[in-house]
Amino acid sequence: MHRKIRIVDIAKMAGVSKGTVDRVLHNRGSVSDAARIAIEKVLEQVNYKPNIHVSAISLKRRYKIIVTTPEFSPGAYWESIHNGIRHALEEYENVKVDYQVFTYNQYDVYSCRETFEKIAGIEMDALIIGPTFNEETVNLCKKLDDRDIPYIFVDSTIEDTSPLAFFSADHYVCGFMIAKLITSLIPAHTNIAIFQAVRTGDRSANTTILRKKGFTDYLEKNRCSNLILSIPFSVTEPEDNEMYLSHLFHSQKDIPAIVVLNSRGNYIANYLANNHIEGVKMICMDLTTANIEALKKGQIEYLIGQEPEYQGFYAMKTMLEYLIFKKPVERQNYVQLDILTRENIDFYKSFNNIMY
Amino acid sequence: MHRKIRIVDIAKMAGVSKGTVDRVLHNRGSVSDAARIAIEKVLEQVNYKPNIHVSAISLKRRYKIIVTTPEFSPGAYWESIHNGIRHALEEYENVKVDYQVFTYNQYDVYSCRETFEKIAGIEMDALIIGPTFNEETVNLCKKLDDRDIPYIFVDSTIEDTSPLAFFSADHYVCGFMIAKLITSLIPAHTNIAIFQAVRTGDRSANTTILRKKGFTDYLEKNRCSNLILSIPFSVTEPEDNEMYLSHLFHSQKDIPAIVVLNSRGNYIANYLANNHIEGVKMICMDLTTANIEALKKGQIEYLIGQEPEYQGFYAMKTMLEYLIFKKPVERQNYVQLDILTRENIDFYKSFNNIMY
DNA sequence: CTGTTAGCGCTTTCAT
DNA sequence: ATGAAAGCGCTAACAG
Repeated sequence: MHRKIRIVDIAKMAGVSKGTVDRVLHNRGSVSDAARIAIEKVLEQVNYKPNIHVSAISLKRRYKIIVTTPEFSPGAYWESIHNGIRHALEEYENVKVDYQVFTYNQYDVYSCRETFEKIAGIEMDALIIGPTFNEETVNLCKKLDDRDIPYIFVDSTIEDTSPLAFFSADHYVCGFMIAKLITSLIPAHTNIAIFQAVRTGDRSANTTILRKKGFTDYLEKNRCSNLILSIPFSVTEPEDNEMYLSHLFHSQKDIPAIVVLNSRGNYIANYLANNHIEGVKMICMDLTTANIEALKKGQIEYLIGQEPEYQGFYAMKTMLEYLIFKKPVERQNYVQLDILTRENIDFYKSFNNIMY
Repeated sequence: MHRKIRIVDIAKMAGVSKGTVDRVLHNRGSVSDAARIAIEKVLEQVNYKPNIHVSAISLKRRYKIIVTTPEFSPGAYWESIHNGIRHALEEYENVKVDYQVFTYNQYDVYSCRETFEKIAGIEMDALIIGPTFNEETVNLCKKLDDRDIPYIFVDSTIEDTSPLAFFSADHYVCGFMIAKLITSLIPAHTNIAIFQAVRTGDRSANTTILRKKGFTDYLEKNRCSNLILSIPFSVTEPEDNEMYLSHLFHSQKDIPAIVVLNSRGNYIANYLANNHIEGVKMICMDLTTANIEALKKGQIEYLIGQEPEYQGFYAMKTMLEYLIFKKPVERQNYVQLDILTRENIDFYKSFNNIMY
């Protein structure tokens, strides 16, 4: 193994100056065909890897990157994704990027439509999308494709689009695993109540649909005889929930186990606590501050984490490295499904807690 | 927030040249008290953070770092730790470090003693230690302390030493959690067999002792009535194990659940498979290749992971950043306890599988 | 003990 | 279209 190859080395081999090599490497034009071909030939032979440290300090260009996700409040799932994104920008503090965040109401398709239309008109180098509505996302992506603007999905991916990459859990497997966990905790014939968020003007979120499919498939495959009670759950009109919940617990002789397929498990946990309903086994999604609290109190048995900080971090990092170094990108990126209990939750690393 | 502060800025403020500031920052001596004090005063006021990219490309010094751990074979626990270490070195490819690995037999105290004595005589800048024997490690560390050589522990930490840092799971909590998981899988009065490795010339490994304590404490606290069968397990003399195992399964009416507190769970799983013993619930430690295989086959119910790549990676990274940038170090670093099932194992990220 | 300076490899600007 | 050269901030060698 000899010394690392540099731009000057390539320049010498191709009989040009390093300026020209740089222009070819970055597709910056103003290069004669002869020179370009000579350089490309050399590049095929040598395995040139730019020194990213040097690149980092010499970069002068600014990049404009837009991020769009559902709205979020402190401690919520989507906030973690944004934390991850910010940490990636901190790691590349030397790179000048203007980034702008557009959020929409994930329970209201009209809000999403409006936001995405605004975004479509903006000048930008790249986009990171947290999608929840299928059709709206497909429309946006079509426009981006036309303009050759690269985009990366976080949280989930959408069919009929061509993202540079996506960072997401496998939601089907997630539901499958939840089914296994909950059935291991309860007697064979216990009913299981599943909570799903309802939304304005659209079906359930794509993630929830996939999780539910995985869940029911597990039960079917394993010939589980548990009765499934599907309970709607309104984030926008919380007063409706009281009704559903009270109906649920009064119509049933035996207390059912509970699975919450979105990150609002703590709502249900609180209802149970306030109404002194005990002995319910709960499994919920996502390590929101409120869910973690409920887990520690023993109200929730298992929380399933899907590495939101990691998703955000790598979405932004991947995008930057693609823009700056044209680094090749892995398209499919499935994140871990972490199983958290009150025992191991304290060691779980979010970015708050030192990282990467 | 103004422009980032550089060495020249500090030099100007302190009324000296940047060479002198650099000498202070790196403790390289040849600085008058007056200059040093002036610079230190400025450093207190401004929050100087060196540009690591620039540092990385200008570094010329070589570092000699020694790593000592138990021996390991492909796919084993300790190999993952070494993988993490190597990845840290790759991240800092520009830094010239000579690193040398010394392994010892973790089941033989004499081997450890010999290795550590050899290491103690070597010239080096820093040491990373995977300890398993208490007394021997304490002895080694005393000598290192005398010579002002910094050391970091991985896998576990040892009392009465003063490491720069350690990266380890909380083994007590680990045992506690395993107890919770296994009892959730089995009827209330099922016996539980616990396997521990036996060693030559010493008690059990410190990690195993802690895990077992956590395990029994959980059962006690929760008034579990399961009978615990402690089974010795020999790595050096595998033929003994057959005997223990056959005795175990013939002396018991009901098939016990099984917990393996070291990373050799797959041995037991294979014994069960070979002898057509079915329906045993097993929980084992560590994501070795062999254990993962057994998990996927359904022979093992849960595997507990303790992020060995992460431990190795951060041990080396922390050491390098301490040596090069005098970056302040967090001493206690507890890693995650990951719960893996055959459902989520495929998404588990080791370094093989893209990382950091 | 201290200031000055070459050099790291890449990006970008400026003549030509 | 192309080469030359400045500049990024830090490290380490060197001269004084």
